[in-house]
Amino acid sequence: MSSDNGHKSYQMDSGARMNDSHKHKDKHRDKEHKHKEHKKDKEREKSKHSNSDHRDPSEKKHKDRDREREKEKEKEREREKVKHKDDSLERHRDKEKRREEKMKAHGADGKHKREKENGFASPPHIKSETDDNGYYHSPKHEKSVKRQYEDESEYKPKKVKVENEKKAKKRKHEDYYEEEEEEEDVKPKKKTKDKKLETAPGKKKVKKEPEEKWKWWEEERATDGSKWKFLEHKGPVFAPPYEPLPGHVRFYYDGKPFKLSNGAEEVATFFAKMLDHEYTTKDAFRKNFFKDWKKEMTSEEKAKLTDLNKCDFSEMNDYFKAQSEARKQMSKEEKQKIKEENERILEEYGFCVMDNHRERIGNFRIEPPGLFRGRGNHPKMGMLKRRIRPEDIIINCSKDSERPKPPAGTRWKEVRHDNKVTWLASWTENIQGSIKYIMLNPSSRIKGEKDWQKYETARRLKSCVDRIRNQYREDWKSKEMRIRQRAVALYFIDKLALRAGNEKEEGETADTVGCCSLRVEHIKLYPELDKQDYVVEFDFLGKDSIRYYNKIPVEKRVFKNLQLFMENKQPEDDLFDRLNTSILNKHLQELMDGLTAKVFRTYNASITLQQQLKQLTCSDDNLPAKILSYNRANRAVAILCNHQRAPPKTFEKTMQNLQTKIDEKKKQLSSAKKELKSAKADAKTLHDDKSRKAVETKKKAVQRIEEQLMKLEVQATDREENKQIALGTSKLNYLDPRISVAWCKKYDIPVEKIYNKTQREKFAWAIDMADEDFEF
DNA sequence: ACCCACACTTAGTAGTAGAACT
DNA sequence: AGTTCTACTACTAAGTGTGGGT
Repeated sequence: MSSDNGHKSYQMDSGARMNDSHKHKDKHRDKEHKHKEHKKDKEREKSKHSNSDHRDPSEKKHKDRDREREKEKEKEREREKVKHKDDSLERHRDKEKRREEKMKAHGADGKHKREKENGFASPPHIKSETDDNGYYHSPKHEKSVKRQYEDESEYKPKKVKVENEKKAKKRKHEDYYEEEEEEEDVKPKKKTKDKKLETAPGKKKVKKEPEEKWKWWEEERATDGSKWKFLEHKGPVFAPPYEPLPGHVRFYYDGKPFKLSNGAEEVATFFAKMLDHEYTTKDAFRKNFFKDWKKEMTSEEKAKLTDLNKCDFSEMNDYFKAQSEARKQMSKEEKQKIKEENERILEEYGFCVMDNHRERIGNFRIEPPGLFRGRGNHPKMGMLKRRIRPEDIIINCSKDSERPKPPAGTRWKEVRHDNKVTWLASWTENIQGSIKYIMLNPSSRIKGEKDWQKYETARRLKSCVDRIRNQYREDWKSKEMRIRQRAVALYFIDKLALRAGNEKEEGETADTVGCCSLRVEHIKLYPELDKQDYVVEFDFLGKDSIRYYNKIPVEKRVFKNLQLFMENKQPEDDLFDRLNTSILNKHLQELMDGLTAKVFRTYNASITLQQQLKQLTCSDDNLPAKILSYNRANRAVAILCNHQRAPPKTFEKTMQNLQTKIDEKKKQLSSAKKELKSAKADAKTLHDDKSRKAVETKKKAVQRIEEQLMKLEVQATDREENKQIALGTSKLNYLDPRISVAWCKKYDIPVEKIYNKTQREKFAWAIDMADEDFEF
């Protein structure tokens, strides 16, 4: 069962481990005591044994896809180049930046301008802290910080919103209209407009995106913990009901056709659709599937169908393939029709009205039933994910809104009005028992504010990261084991951008770890390796069962501490047995308001981007070269954060095609050059205008071709370097978009080159507010 | 101190719409 | 005009972190 995520060894280990897993915890406890008592002695001793290899040396044969192997190398190389440099640089610069940053925060960034633009001289009073500066604090604590802002003098009256709320009901969709015209001046006009709109008959729903987007970032944020005041929506879209198979498509049991009841047939089709996937051959998958399938069978079926291996779904599988083929072959008109229908649904269900604005919903369709496929070696793979009915759904909306109607003949599980949360609907999923939500799109105010806030927190970390680093270095020497562990873990989180590593329930999910949950088996210590001292080799499966493999030299103290932590432990014991994420986060909270482990990832990612951009961009480069630099900077971050992807299936081919094009271009270039030469010769002999002109033309042609060639080559490089690195995740979640926007502005690069449409929508706030001087 | 429920962010990928190519 | 290629988007799993209860 493992092949997908590679790592046989891991899986076996974990399997073996599972049985006595709980014991470990107890063991740990015992150990902890010991550790405490002996720690001093140990410190002395520890230096002796460095790597206590309890592990089977073969362990690291990862059968991972080559991706990983290649990746490792690449990663190592890159890391060396990028990361380490960064580290040192970073630290120096941080100090300076810290100062600068403060200043900046106070007004250099354009936010202020904006605010002014909308023309509100605001009443200085109230919450001065409201962020004019566009700076958010988490409601709880950040006030002090943010408060530094000078311009409390202007901000907008928030009441506007409030007052509009009532109208909102009526108006609902009209809100966006107004925005088109008015955009910046928010409030006053609204009223007038509203009126107009109201009188206007009927549907104004024209599908638009408001040309003028609402600039929520110029408005004040609620401070009372409420996420909205008004919320109205149409409820989710349910999965289409099951359509029984046509009579000629049969299921066979033990070689003979077998007519399945409707319920059993539906579940069978889920399996049939996946036949091509390797995981349908895995034991766990088959076992889980069969067990759940039986639950849907009638008693006769249950009695007869006793062996999954005798089940033949191939005819069903063929049928579905044919269907999808047919779908592809549909005529234009048919496709058009479907498209229109989808748009209609989107218009109707894809938006909600939240506080006077029509906002896009992220996922308004309920997840259809099917077979669960977790990532990596998931113990629950193959289980039936059941169909969600209206009776399972909790609706959240405001009291004064028109509540969504459940489909005819059904009812919601509950309708509540909780404005302390952002979701519109939720249900409990049956595989893990977790709650799923329907929430807004990233372009929405509610997501955007949070995102912005996240980066502000990371920027605050920037200003105290030196202090924190000094502190954890000190803590490496602590007398207390728990403090040392905390300090070493934090060092990893900071230096390597590891995730926090919450504990997980064993047997419920794939066996993956983060920093705090690392086990002894996940690291190896080398007092010396490849000429470097104190090297730690990490090898573990992280989120999504993506392998993290890295060898890095660490400081001697860290190394010694690790030896200490590993003493007397089994491979499957926790490395940091006296630490967990809540202890760590509690500590971080004391170091800085709002600081948690994940902030380090955000901070290190963003600061790395900023540095790399500075370092790699040449103002003389042409556009493609600059973009290559950007992508490289982005790549440095993706490598740091270990964002991988499976190499695209067509990768080789694509590269080949590109190469062909390059070769052609080269030929073209040389012949163009030849022509130029002869044209020059002609011009020399002839001395006439015509030949001179010809020379000019040829010259231009050569230039053009050179440029094209260059562009192709850059593209090829970029692609090659990106083979198994995913840039999207960091771009979307870790890199302060203002850094990118500032870079674009500085080098006069259209943002479209960096962000596609969706991304521009998500980062509208940053695009609007960052100027070229923005400094993270 | 721990546990659990909950809310929300972060993650990779399958499938497809539409661009690019022939 | 059909085919191929690619960039997106939709989807949903898998994390993080908080807070309340015991």
